[in-house]
Amino acid sequence: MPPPQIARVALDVPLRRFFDYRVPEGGVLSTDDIGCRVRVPFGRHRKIGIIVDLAADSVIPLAQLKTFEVVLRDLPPLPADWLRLTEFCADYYHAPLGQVMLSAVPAGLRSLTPPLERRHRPSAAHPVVQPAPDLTAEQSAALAAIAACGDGFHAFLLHGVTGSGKTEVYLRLVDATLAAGRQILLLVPEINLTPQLEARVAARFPAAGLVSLHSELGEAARSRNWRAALTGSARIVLGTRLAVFTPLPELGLIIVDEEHDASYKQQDGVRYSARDLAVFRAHQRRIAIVLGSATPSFESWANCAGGGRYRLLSLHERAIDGARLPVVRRIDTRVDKPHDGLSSALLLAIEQRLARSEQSLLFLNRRGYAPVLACLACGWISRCHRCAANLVLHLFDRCLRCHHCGFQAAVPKSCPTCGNQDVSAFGRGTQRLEAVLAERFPQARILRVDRDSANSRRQWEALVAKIHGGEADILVGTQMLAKGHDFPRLTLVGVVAPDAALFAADWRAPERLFAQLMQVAGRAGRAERPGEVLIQTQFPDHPLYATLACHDYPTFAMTQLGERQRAGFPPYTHQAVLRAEAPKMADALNFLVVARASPAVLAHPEVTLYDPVPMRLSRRASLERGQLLVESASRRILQRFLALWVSQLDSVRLPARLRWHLEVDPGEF
DNA sequence: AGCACGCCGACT
DNA sequence: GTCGGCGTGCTC
Repeated sequence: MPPPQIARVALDVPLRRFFDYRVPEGGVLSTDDIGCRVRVPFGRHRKIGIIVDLAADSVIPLAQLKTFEVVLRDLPPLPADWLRLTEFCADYYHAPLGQVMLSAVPAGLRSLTPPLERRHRPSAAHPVVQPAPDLTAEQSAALAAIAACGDGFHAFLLHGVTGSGKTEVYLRLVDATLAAGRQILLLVPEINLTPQLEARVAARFPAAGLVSLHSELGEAARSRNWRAALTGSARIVLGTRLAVFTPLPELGLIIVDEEHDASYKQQDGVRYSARDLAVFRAHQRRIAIVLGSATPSFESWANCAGGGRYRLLSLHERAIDGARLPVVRRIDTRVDKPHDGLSSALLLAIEQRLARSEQSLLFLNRRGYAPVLACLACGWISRCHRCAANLVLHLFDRCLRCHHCGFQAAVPKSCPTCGNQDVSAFGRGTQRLEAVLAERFPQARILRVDRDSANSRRQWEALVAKIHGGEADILVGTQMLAKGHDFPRLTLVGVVAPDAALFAADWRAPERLFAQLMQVAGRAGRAERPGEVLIQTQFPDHPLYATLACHDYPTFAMTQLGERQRAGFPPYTHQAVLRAEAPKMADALNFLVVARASPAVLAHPEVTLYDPVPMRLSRRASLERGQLLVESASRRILQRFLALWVSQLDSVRLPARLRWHLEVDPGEF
């Protein structure tokens, strides 16, 4: 007599356990069903889960087990390596496995009422295969180095400045992988550039059934593309961080473009790093992974150091014929004092561009008109009631807006506390810079590009079309404009006010500033028109600007990594952060104090726990937030500690409306 | 996380 | 007298 069969099911609930179900009358389960979705009764509702195992018995008395309704076999079962990937993710980030698994599946495939998937109709029109351009010597060398490594797990860090042709290296690798009959996963940051790259890859490999996976895709399309990857009909998957979980039975290559980009890190729910999971995945599948960037993360850079896990490949020169790196000049604003934020040198440079019908880009990473409105008579400033932050003045729609919780209010005509008429705007954002430029250059066509002016994909594309069509002379933008778009007439980049990041409390700020400036500098100049970058700074001799001026990322990275090593910062130590939020700060901090006194802490003297402190943005959307930093020189020991700690925290009684979560490798980008 | 049950304040 | 607040406990 065969043993009674029980299906062990992962469900989307924040509980660190599976749920056992009996096989319905007359039903049969086989190991082939592991990885299948299953519909089960749960509480007073029904849910879609994933069968992770079969069992002969359960810790729950058999009579108490419910019976599952139906195994969904419309999809091939999720492969074993996919289950292992989600398991690794759950272990490493200490998240409930059921939540990881179900959140890795498109909503349409875990819905009780799935959306109608229409068949994908490839358009009969772009069958003209785009020919491959010739390779530069550096590109060939990089490809040869990768090819020489042969099969198996190999991680490469492809360091190449903007325009050095990283993409062409990717495409050649894709080509070789397709020829070997394997699938490719190509990850890109969450930016408006995905369609461009998608078009380029599709034009090059029209027969590869390229599919994309990103959050802007509708549910039905997402399910359809995911299904195509799982069944193998799609040979190339191009997507943002969520695509790292795409099941790819014949995966042969992973590429992570702009690997330093912060958008690879999931910021809520399960806080994973898609880049790090991609490396795990390549290791698991014993395949090659290529991480590409002009300004690699320090974690990756350090991984290339002697005997490290990654191999460094460099592209130093721009691949486009004759193109040179832009000239970077620092404007000492102690000498050339800016008026309304603009130094005379920058104004002159803009004038020259206007005279030559070339475009200028002014980079200011602060949207709005001014960061705060204040009353000079009584000292009132525009603060958000719900957050520990100021309300930003937006003049074009005359409102005060909180950039953290979305609160907005009309601009008061007079001071709300003393009635004084003289309330004034302090500081400068993109809107104000736009207004100043309009006054200074009345003949120029000025275009502002930030999250307010390019909120939707449609708005963004309209702005890009205007810029390409030469309908703009001066662009004012936040980092939105910094990323990867080629504007052939753009020859000047002005960096308006970057200094704050040099001395920010966040010790990772310099790294981000360097990457941002490198990226925005890459917008300037093309083959026949050399570019120029002007940086307005009070600290022209600061090493960050000095290394940037010679496009010398390696020196910058070496210096910064040296400092971090001496200070005992990541990547030379490993961190996790426990965060708690509650209506009252005392509750949030008290939970962290209790957590700090947990037995797991005593059992792990090699792990350092700092004091619970309010977060830098201590209140957001009416919730007070505190955090507790945990650190260890050993990743293994840290992980062992976290596993025990989290299991103990799970049984802590929580006061009303207190939420906590753990973040492993916090903000490591 | 949902969603029940369960015990104390302001309303028809 | 009830509607409803959220405290507590459970989900195979």
